[in-house]
Amino acid sequence: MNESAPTEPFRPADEVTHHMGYLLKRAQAALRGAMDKVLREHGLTVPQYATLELLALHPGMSNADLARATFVTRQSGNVVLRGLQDAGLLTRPATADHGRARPARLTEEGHARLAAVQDSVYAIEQRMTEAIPPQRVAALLTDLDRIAAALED
Amino acid sequence: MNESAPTEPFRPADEVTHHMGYLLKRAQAALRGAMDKVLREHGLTVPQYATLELLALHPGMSNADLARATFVTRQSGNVVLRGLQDAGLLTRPATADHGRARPARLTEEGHARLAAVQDSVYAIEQRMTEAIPPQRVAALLTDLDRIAAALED
DNA sequence: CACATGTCAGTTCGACTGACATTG
DNA sequence: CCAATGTCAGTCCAACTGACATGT
Repeated sequence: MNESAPTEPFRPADEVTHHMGYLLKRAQAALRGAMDKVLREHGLTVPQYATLELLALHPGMSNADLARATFVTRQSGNVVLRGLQDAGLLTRPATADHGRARPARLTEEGHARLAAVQDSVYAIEQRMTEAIPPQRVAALLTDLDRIAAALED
Repeated sequence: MNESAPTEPFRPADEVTHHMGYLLKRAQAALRGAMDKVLREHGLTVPQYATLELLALHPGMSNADLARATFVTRQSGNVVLRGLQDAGLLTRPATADHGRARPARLTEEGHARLAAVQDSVYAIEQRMTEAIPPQRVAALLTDLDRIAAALED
């Protein structure tokens, strides 16, 4: 703003900041920023980390599976998968034995890289959980789930 | 997954889907998708809409103000601002009379475009709010605010 | 000077649509 | 045939860092 002092940065009015959409965006932006900061020290992006985490828990997921789980298109998922493949963190068979799906699996290095960042990432999750009253954590998770469900056609 | 039937798509395990980070991402992705769908019919992106909304409430915000309010860098904010300027939805004086800040203001067309999409966007907000128990709405907003605060250094 | 701002330059990653081949 | 998948091609918006000029 032109007349507000630089030391007192501009704050949007309540009409903006009390909207669910705004708060969701703000929380997500903060989470993304915190994760970016931690992950970049290990040469990973957030989508890459998410993919590693999923593959560690579910070896053999296909590109389409991963895309759905990370809420992007197959095409976008493929970009992430290629990055990880080029970095040697996962492998996929050259040919599919069953359908067209080529199951992805973490390499030794993939597991190692994931293990190297997990503590830091879990610490972020911890900071979020500790920021809200313990008795409301479960309700919050439920509500977030319902919000997502309500918006997904 | 290779062995799961196509009609029963892959679902990540609870270890993934019960994490706050995952649910936050999912809810935000769903919101983004719903807004994209509505806004694209009017030729607007989500960051563009957010900027219009802020300017309608706070005429004269500078690029730096807007960037902070939308959680991006000045440089990214500038891209959005230029898009809107090129589309004739807002104006900025060629020269700053006070500092370097050039206050942005919506044009007639900017107000009109915003008005044209507001009903649809507010309907999305409505769907989110109605998806959760009324007595927990306030707590949810508070919790989201605390999460963001906890992650912002 | 310090600091906030605007802006240019360049890069990058990931998001999209469209199209097409392949497999079951 | 149809549905799901993988992938090529192209586009695009917006995110970043780095650098620098300018104005208070």
